[in-house]
Amino acid sequence: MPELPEIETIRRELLPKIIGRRFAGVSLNWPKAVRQPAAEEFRRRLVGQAICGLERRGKYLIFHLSSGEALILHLRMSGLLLLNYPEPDRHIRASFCFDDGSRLIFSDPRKLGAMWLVNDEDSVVGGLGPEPLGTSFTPQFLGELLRGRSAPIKAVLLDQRLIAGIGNIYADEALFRAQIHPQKSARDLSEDEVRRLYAAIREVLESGIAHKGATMRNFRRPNGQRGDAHCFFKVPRGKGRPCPVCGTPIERIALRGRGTYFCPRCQGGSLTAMLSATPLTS
DNA sequence: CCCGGAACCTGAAGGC
DNA sequence: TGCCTTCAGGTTCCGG
Repeated sequence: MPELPEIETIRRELLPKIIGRRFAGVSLNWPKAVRQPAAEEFRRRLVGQAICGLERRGKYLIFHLSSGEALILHLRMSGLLLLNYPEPDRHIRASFCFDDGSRLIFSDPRKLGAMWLVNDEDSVVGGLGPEPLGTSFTPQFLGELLRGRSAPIKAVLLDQRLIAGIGNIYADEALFRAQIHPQKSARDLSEDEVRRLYAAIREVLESGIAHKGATMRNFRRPNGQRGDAHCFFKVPRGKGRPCPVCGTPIERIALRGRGTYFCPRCQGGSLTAMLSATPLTS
């Protein structure tokens, strides 16, 4: 479930509580979540290490450890990190106890989340594109990225090798605000559309972080509280629900296998809209 | 290279 | 109530 704003929220709220703490115990209830090294070695090498930093890269969380190694987590669709959360949870896949008695839980109903313990973090996150809230992500960069790409603009936004951290919800939200059809070929965006999309991407991600992430489904902050970012979303995620701007029923399509919601009127460019806008006779 | 589809997993929600 | 289908905020692999 979590995208960049949700992961960043977790990072910000977790960092002050765990910085300097030392792993006292690690239990793995779903060893398949450990991608590298083997689960038992992962556990052994983690215990005793102190946390000296917590960083986010795209949708990955990177715990910098005293040995110089890095513990990397990806929550995928349903993962949660909960700190000292008292309620029972039948989806706990890993549990990290610290030297001060606090406990970090990795809960993940769908078992899709992944963990790595590596010396070289680039072996996991090295292939990611730039941070969309970083200084290297400029309107010019976005324009260059889209130039010559025939893929639908939404597919480009979701490609983590091109830009890191945008997921299905924030992609739909950015395209709605920029009034661009999700299936429009990236190379066909006008200069003005690129500028609007750039502004919309930063706006939705910054808003998401400011409101502590979106709890559409099961997202929780490390203290168990929900985020509020979804209250500020504009595209309804329901086919046929009215567009908040023009009242037209929202459409749903599958794009690269992902549920995609958009307003056929505000975001134009649908086949019917293009046909009806094209003079059929001369 | 591009794309669609399936796989990895479970649970919630909707239709009947 | 219960059964069945569809969908879910991600990533990766495989075949055409």
